Amino acid sequence: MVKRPVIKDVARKAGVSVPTVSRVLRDAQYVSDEKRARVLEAIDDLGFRPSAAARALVSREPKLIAVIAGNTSRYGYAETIRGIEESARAAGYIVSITVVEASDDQTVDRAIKLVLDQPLAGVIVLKFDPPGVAALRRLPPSIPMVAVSGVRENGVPQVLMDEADAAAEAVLYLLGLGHNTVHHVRVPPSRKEDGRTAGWRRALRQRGATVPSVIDATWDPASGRDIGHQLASDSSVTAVFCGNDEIAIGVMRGLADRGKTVPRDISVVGFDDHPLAQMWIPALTTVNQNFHKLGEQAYELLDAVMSGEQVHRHITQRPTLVIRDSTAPPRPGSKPTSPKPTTPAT
Amino acid sequence: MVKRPVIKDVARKAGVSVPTVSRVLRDAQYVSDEKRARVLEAIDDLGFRPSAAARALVSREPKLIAVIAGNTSRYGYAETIRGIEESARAAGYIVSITVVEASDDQTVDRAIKLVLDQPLAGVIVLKFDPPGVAALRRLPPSIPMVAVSGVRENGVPQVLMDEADAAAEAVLYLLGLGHNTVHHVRVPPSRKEDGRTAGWRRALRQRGATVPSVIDATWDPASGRDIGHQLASDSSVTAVFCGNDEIAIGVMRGLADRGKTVPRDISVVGFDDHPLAQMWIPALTTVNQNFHKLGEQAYELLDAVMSGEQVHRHITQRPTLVIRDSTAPPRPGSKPTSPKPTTPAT
DNA sequence: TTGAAAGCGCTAACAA
DNA sequence: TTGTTAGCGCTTTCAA
Repeated sequence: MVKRPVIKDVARKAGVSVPTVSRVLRDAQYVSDEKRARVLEAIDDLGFRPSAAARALVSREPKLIAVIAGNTSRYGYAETIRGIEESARAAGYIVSITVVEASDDQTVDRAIKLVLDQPLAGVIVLKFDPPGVAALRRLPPSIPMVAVSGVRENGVPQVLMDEADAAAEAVLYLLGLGHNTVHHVRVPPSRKEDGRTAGWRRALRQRGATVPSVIDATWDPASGRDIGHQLASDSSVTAVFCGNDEIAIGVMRGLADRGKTVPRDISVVGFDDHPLAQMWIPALTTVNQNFHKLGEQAYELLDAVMSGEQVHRHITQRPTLVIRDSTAPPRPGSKPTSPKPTTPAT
Repeated sequence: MVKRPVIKDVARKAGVSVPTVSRVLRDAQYVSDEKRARVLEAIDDLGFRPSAAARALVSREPKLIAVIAGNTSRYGYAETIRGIEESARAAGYIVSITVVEASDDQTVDRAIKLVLDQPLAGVIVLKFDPPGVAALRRLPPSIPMVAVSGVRENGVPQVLMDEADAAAEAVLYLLGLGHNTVHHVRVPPSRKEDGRTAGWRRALRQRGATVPSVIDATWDPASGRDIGHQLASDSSVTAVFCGNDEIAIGVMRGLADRGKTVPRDISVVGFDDHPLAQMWIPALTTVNQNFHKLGEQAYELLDAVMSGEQVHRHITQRPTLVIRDSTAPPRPGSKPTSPKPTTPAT
């Protein structure tokens, strides 16, 4: 490996002093055209690129924003990250992504150490899940930081998606259609109870409806399908509220596998408004969340924190219910709900 | 803003020299337990964190890998990035993501400048689209770099998904089912002709089938739906090969809107094997691409380049056709397309 | 308009 | 085991 040229090499080759090269680099004034030309030529010949590390050291602000998340490729995460990256790039920052795969101390600390070893301007933690929550706990408070989340929490400045309210709205809508209760399939929650589940429960209680036990799915749509299979054989199920659209689609598929028709036999509601939700047949009723905007807001908040403002602000976004074709009143013939008189179907 | 503490402050507070603090920081040997304890305490009191910039400068080993891409949140991109991040993190690197939104010089250069201003260990360019291709062109050759792509190209070490072959296989499969020709809806191509389109064309020619004109979609599934509407009214269409699964799903939806049944009336094939492809009704026949592995391989290749090996290697991955329920022989009643008076199979 | 000199915050080499 | 002395590659005074 050839040693890469440094500013001194350029200076020597161009026959000028090091500061002069530096001036050309930052296209400052006060350099004669002739010297500038010589320097530029030398830079070109040598293929010189200034050392970012040295520049960062010399009192220039770091231009790196780190995003820490439990996941990067699922719809909501990916879109939030896109929003962050877009805003950050416009402001001259680049963004790094670090995944925290689990919430045990070792995994979390290892990931965090990696991040902190970089020259950081700030950190955005996506705490939609347990690893995110754990990461937030272990980050040193000295560094500018904001959280993005579905549940309000004190401590850090935060951009909040008010999932609970929106979930409650969706459930109330279903109840209003005439369903006696609404079953709930949740995705891995950020803590004991996340916003979607909390909103679901609240709405049910508020109306005095039975609260069926929660059914757990993974992030994989296929797990929704399996759950759909089970639900199809439980005659007390007339409406299902799912933790996200991908799971909802899996559930609909599972229901169809067992001969159930959505929404005639069973209504299904998702969460997120995934781009494919409206392509599905029937188009999925869901809760639209503007993740992209969430990301933009997270950047804005971080920007405020980085400028040294004492921000205790919480930006809250309210997702909106989008009614499409996967929901309808229960079938006249369908059984009223009593806790569990399950007649095995088929 | 309070000045953040530096190593000198810690040394003073602990009553030791600067290098001793440095030793504790890098948990080296040769520090007495007593001094170590004092240093640790001072670090804690002051909330000291070593400057990553200074470390990078002196130890000369940047730990940042930059990914440059035209997009981050679409399925293939997001999964590839996930693969890269996972491998990189395991090796102690963190990865940054920079989106190049368009392929004009100004946009590309602005994004690239941002990236190069960081202390970089290497760069991975996702050149699935024109911005990616443009970015690759404008990156200085001095920096360790690999490309990830769907079309072979010389110059940079590259991880290749052999899309053309796989696309041809899918089209030949459709032809073998008895379709006279296969229409093609493509996603924004990486260049004049990308691998999927090239493979489609090749297969059609190889069998002497008519080559219909290409239909262009955007990345948005809704554009597929619009196209589905058009296709439904063209009686020569019996099979459609789509540039990706999201578009294929949109197309199926559009077809259904117009009363067409898949696969009875029209067969549809996608590309990627998106997690939702198999949830669809009918489950989508598609081409499985292991994007996550692609990302892992990209990191491995970059690692080799960073170690100074003169790599000219191209890693090639062959996607595989996954036959599901969205494809079938053409309907007996469907019109034959001129050049080939084929006997419709049943 | 230019160059000499002085660091940025840290690690590495060397003595003690 | 510890401290002193030199830088890393660049930008920033400050004089000339």
